[in-house]
Amino acid sequence: MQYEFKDKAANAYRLEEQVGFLLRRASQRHLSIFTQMLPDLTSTQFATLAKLCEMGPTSQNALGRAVAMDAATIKGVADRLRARGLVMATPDEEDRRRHYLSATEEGRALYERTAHAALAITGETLAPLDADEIETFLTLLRKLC
Amino acid sequence: MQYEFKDKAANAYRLEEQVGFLLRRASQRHLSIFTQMLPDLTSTQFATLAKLCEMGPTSQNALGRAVAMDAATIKGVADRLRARGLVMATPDEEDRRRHYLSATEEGRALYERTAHAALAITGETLAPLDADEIETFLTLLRKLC
DNA sequence: GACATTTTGTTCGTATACAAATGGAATTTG
DNA sequence: CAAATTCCATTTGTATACGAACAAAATGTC
Repeated sequence: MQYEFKDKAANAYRLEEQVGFLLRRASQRHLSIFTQMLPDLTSTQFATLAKLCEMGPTSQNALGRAVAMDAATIKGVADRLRARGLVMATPDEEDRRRHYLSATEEGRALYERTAHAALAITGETLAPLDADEIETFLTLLRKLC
Repeated sequence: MQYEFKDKAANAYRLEEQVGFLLRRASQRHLSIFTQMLPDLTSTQFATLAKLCEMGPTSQNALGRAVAMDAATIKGVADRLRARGLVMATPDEEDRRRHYLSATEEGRALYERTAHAALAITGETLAPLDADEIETFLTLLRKLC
């Protein structure tokens, strides 16, 4: 050991053993797989488009809550999807603050065309685990959200 | 179901069941805990400072590899740590491309002062799991990196 | 009906994250 | 030794991510 630590904590701390570090690395690997297998959209863009196709017309903030993005983040994602013509906005007659987001024909078509790739990405990400391990892992991971 | 999908994949796709989505949400919760319990440094800044204290003087890219950040990312992190006086750079005499990064006295002191909080953050993140589940989860998570 | 609160969407600032390109330096190899 | 390759650090551009502050609109309460 190159240095002496007065406090035990600094000695006991190993970055490689911390959940946060492992979560970050697992996410990195997943996102790398995603980019390779589905270069058309980013992971967050696909998630947003998928949820929008599932939910139908939704306000921007509500959509953000559904995909776990705050208002500032979902705005950027929605803007980029709109710029690509995959999503469109229509004003809400009843609430003048709100505009509904919905998938365009092109957006829906892209989603239907790429959904199988998204499922394959999940499979590839979990490939190092066997079926039992996958179920165990997802159960535990769900508890940490 | 509001829409008909020609392709089965779009029907089978559920965002909430995908590893990527769960990893993102677990990371969000972890980072939220981190910010609350250790507001002095970001998660990545702490990881970098910790690794630097552990390794001693290290080139910027080598440090980046140790904490799983690419060259562009580690540069920003290192710059911000240097701007705060927690890390300093000294040129390498042998290799004129390289400059060694090392923790300053202040950086090391901050690390030693906060290492226990970092361990507590890991504990809090894993709090929804019991001891056996933690071991299982970390074992499986490690396989996905 | 008046006022406080909440909700919606936006903007700003800061901090990761990574692809791609660059230039300079060191190393490998033929 | 010269050429090809690799390595180091930097820069640019794009895309999350979130805190904080804001105005306009809707809702709740008294």
